[in-house]
Amino acid sequence: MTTRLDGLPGRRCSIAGALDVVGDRWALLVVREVSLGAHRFSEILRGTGAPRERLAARLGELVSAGVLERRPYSENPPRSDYHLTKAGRDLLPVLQALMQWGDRHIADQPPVELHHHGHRITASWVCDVCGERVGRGVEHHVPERRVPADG
Amino acid sequence: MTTRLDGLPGRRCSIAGALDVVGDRWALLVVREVSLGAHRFSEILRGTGAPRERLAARLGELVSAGVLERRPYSENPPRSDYHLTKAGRDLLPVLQALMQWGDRHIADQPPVELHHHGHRITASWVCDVCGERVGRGVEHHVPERRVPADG
DNA sequence: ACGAGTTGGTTCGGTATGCGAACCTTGTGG
DNA sequence: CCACAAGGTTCGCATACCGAACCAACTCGT
Repeated sequence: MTTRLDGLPGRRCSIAGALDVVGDRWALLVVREVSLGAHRFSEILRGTGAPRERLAARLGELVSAGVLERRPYSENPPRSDYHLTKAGRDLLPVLQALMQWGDRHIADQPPVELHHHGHRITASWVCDVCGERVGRGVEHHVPERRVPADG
Repeated sequence: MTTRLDGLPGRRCSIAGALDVVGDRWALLVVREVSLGAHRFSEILRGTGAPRERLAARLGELVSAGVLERRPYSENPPRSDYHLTKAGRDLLPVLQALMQWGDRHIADQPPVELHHHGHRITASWVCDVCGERVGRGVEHHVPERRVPADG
């Protein structure tokens, strides 16, 4: 399974591996749409604004990558819809992080909001080990490669 | 500032806005490299594996977008290095979320690790309001647009 | 002083990828 | 019988991307 990282340029890193799967123009928007309840091709098409052929190709790749699952719901005519797998659902924190960044640095009013328990989520990244908020005070540890000296 | 969201296809959304800025093949890898201490052009080049011309263009765009800051450190020859702005530092949670996803679904051993307080970070997204972990139980609330019915 | 090497890029030509528009197949409604 | 919708595929063009070469300014070795 580590083979996904082979063949990528640059530092060997699971960020690069993740971006290789979902780092293109449409993949994360597709995940957003499906997570919002858009399961049919035409709904995802409208929601993302992607070109039809691009979307068809990307849906196939996301299914191959195990992010989406394709479920036929009609034989004649052949029709399927798309659902998130476990891996797809695990992308929600990425979307939330991107959304929070976009809210802060791109838009002045967030057009899509995430809620639970009746209130809007404003979330932080918290370390499972010590319970502390992560963000500042993080040292990056690179096992067996040079870290360029800070100029 | 909300103008960044205009002109984008699909649902008006700060995720799309964020992806419009950092959603290409190299941007987030550049942020990763700079956050790891690679500030010079050639260091970022090595770390990302991007083609030179692509990298030059992307660095310029990230500077324009306010994610990076370019600091001249020599007049003759003209030389600059690159540093994260506040907005750039605010992308670290996105990188952490991507890394965690990549660790779980792409690589079997993470080649780059984030540490603080001497232990490896395995973090969760926690709601600031109620302190609960986010992921399941999230309702998506879309203010003034149709939510496609769940099939 | 002279050539090789480093840094931080730009230019060039070919290829891959993305794009909008048109088309296709199966089924439904009038 | 015709129009229309869903879920794509095919086509031709435009852009983006890529590796390699080039370049200007300086430094280092001799």
